[in-house]
Amino acid sequence: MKSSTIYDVAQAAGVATSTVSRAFSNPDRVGAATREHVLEVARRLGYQPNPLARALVSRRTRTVAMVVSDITNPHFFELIRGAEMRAKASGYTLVLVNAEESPRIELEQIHRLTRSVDGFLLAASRQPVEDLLQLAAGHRVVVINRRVPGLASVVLEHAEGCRQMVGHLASLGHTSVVYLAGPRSSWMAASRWAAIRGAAAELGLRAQRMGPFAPTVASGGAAADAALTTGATAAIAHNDLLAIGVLRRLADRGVQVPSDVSVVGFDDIFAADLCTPALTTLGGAHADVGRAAVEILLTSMEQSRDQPPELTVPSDLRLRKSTGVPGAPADQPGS
Amino acid sequence: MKSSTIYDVAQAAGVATSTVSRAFSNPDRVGAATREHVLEVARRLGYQPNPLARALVSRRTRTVAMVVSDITNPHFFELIRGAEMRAKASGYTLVLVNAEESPRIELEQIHRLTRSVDGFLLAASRQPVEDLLQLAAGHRVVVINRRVPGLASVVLEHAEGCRQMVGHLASLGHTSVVYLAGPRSSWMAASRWAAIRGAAAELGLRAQRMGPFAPTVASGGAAADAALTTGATAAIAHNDLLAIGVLRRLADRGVQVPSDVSVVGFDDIFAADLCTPALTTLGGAHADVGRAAVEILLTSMEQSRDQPPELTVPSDLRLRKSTGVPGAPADQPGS
DNA sequence: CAACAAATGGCAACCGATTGCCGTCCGCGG
DNA sequence: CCGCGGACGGCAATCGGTTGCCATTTGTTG
Repeated sequence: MKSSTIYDVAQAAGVATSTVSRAFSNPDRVGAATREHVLEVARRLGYQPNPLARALVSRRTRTVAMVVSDITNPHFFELIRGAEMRAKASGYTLVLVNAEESPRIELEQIHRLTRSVDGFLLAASRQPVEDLLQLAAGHRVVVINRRVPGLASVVLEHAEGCRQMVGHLASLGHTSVVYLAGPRSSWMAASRWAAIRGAAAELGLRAQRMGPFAPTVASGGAAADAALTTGATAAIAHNDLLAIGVLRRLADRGVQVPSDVSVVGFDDIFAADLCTPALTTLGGAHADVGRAAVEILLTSMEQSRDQPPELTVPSDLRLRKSTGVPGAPADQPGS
Repeated sequence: MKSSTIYDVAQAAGVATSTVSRAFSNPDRVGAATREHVLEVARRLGYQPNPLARALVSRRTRTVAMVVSDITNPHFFELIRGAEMRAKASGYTLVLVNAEESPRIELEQIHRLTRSVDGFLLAASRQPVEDLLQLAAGHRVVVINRRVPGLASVVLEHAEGCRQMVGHLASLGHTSVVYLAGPRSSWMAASRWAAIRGAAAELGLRAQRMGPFAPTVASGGAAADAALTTGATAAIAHNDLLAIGVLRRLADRGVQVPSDVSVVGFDDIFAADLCTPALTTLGGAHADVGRAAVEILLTSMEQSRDQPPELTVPSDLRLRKSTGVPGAPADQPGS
């Protein structure tokens, strides 16, 4: 059952290997009759071109790598899903790499894969800017949910989203909000905090930042406690996982959400709509982000642009039950 | 910045390429002094072996493909995560393929990847047995959450789990259960129904099956309605997504869970603990399943066993709020 | 000290494609 | 009838390694 090669086909068809090769990858270069014949023989032999051999000389592997900072976070699934679909649609293969929140692992893996993929999707990269730039000098790179001057990137809109979020809280009567920050090396965390602080200043709210916290449910306990010490009536968690952890801790401590404290998150992960109370959060088409990132990578292989594209995918604030008027009486279930 | 090859190293070190090659892949074959020298030169030149070239001749790509029937299902995330970690630990790369619930796509993709990966992990494959066997004749394959005679497999224990589940319901006083089945081509669906029916018979319960339903939240509505028509007081959904959909629909229809109807699911996805009421479900270490599958694949490359291993990862029933005594007064929140 | 084996390094074929360049054959215009 | 250019097919080098086999050196043994 050894699979057949271009040589087998060439021999069986009575032509040279170059002709077989061209019949597949450069059809106009061979006569119509010959091409038909070769293709027919190839089909009969069940010939399947070997991607490795092809890649070795053509330097195109038709593979892209997606590096995520933490595969545990359900939010990335959407990203991955979108990327996988777009890649598959163009006959590309997606390899998945989990950086486990470690810049070192991230770098190591990228290094390891350079020769075997055509480009990298770096989702929520924890890499310092200079390292990213250096990386991009040697490889095709699209960063996701991070903006780096000079690099192609796709981010889910969040500046305007943060503004809306703070506006929403202000309109409910909150006067003091706390941002429960994500990891120190997270560009998103910095960017969100800037937007929140800006919006708060505009609207005359007090804004504080606590943290950093790991963007996990487990960290939510500490984050909730920190939030309470600030006296703020609204907590903006770095992401939904953290927010859900916060909700849990608040429930344990007997703090009512949203009457005592409002809580909002980011990402609108599947569970955000299911937890109690349902989480107000900034959602968006994450799959589109992944899709767009692959798209950019693929087109950048055809023609290299002068200006690397910076895409923004729209987001929207999804109001649910975890935000409300501060001090308002708790919902009576059934009322 | 063209990366250096084995030739560059050989020249710089004043040895033959074969020596360089062996210094890396067969260290005992060269003298210690030479090896050190070559390695030193290689390091200085930043030499990195080209995996493609290596794979072309060695026929080992150090890559495994994971094919999932539906990447949308969060349950697979854990599987993927475990697989990725185990693969990375051995210096292997994980490529991810979404079969989109289509056996055709599944087959197509496997075909496409045969030459570029060392083996396949088939998670919840929808492939007919004969196709799987044929596939396994040509490739290294481990099936996940499916048992196929003659194939290596890893499944999360569920027969005993179903028994416990039915036992749990029986002990609460239920006398009639309905299984809301998964896709027709799902081995799991068939296997679970068999276990449920068996356990029900043993315990003197009435068991019915409805469906098949797509294992998604969206299908939960239809599933819930179907369940209600049976008059059963307990519904066992094919997975948590379906169960969550069922809970939603029941809430919409004003049916109390668990007092009117108990609901249980499978997988214990993250959201299962967050929905209202929290879902009783059969959970387990899904990441271990993925890990084990890769493990089996990798060891099967070293020595091919006579008997393909069939692993079972333990599961456990996680009791939460969606199951209870039928007809018992609803929980008064706050009481 | 001769003879022989083990250790070590090099030569060159090979994995399975792609591709630049050349030769042949054909049709066509002059 | 000769010459020219385009279409088509083949030769062989190349991508970057691996590996079987041979040659040389070195150490060992009788």
